[in-house]
Amino acid sequence: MAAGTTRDQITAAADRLFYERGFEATSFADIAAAVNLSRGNFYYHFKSKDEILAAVIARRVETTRAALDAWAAAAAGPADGIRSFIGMLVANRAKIMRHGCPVGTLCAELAKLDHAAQGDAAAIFTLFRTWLADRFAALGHGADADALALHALMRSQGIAALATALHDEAFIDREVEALEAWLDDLPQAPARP
Amino acid sequence: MAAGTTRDQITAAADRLFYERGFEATSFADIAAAVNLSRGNFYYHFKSKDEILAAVIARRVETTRAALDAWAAAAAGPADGIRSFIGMLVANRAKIMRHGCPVGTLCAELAKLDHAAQGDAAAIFTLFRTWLADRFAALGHGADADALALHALMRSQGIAALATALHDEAFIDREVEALEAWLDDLPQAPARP
DNA sequence: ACAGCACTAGGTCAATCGTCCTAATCATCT
DNA sequence: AGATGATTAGGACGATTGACCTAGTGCTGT
Repeated sequence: MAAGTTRDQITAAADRLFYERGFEATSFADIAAAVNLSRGNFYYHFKSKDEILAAVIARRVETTRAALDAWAAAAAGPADGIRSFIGMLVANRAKIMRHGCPVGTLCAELAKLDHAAQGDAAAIFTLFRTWLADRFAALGHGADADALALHALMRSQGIAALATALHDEAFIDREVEALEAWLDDLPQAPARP
Repeated sequence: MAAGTTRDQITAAADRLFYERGFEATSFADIAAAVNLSRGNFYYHFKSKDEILAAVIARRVETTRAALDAWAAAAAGPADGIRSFIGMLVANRAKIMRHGCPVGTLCAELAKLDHAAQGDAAAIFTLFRTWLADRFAALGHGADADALALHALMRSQGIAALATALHDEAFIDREVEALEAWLDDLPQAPARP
């Protein structure tokens, strides 16, 4: 129906279903139904389910990189970029309350399955981590930049996890506000020349 | 092998396996092997897998309540009790790095499965929430007690989630320290008489 | 018109899933 | 010893899983 090759359509559908239902709970039949394909010939495009997972992770890496680039381009400054990251929680709150954070829940599932791709999934976190750390460094927190990045990442994960369990929209708003306040109230460091 | 009725042994084994591998990924055969029972006669003790899940959740509610009572009894004051909660992250960090938080990951999985028991699982969070809120209230934060409780809960979830993905023990230590500092540096409110 | 290739439908395969049943075993009490 | 009820072993069930295969369809350039 949409544009893109069949392989891309399969990857996109699998991406959505892995997020909404989980990796193991999504079967070939589910993906096939989503793209109106017979389940049998998936092996022409992917020779195993793990290969579909790898394609989905690669797709998410790409999507994440694109989002980070767009935020960086649109941001008035480093702090504004970080605020775009935080804003993700508000923009996607409906989905987050139902299915959690796509990255966090996938990493958690793959960790339980002891899956070989768990490191690849965690690499998406690294994308956010270094991107955030760059911005904290630009704000003058060179020594703490990585720790601050992980702190922001950790709070976004906590907000998503608890929002999924509690189904509480006001909780998200309150904690997002607190996270923005934390960013604004960071002990000032000497700005870069 | 251990004490307790067969039903309790099954529940305990399922509890451990649901935590380590996940609910859906754990089969009757897995549980049967763990308690040295034939898989067939589970239906004498539980008439469905959902019933085992309900028993596991009830067991975790019980365990949680007992832990909270113990912490309350051992604590020198409200703040000391909250510190026991935070200490859980350090005490269980090895397991957390491999399987995440038992409550958070179960809630996330049940949310994706759209399982009827997701509310029951989330009730364990409520146990922590009200217990923490009581202590924040005793510290004089009557109006914000619930919000503070959720904030502490959210950070514990974020730490667990990211620790699972990153497998970084130093990260846990650093964030636990930051969480304790947050607790100590809370704006002082007038103490209760 | 024809050959060649990209792609698909539909079915088979063994394995495993949760569920269910029955015959045997165990412990306890009369 | 014999009867009774609780507990278990072991298998069978239909459905579904990921994996695999082959016979095709439809488009391409010649």
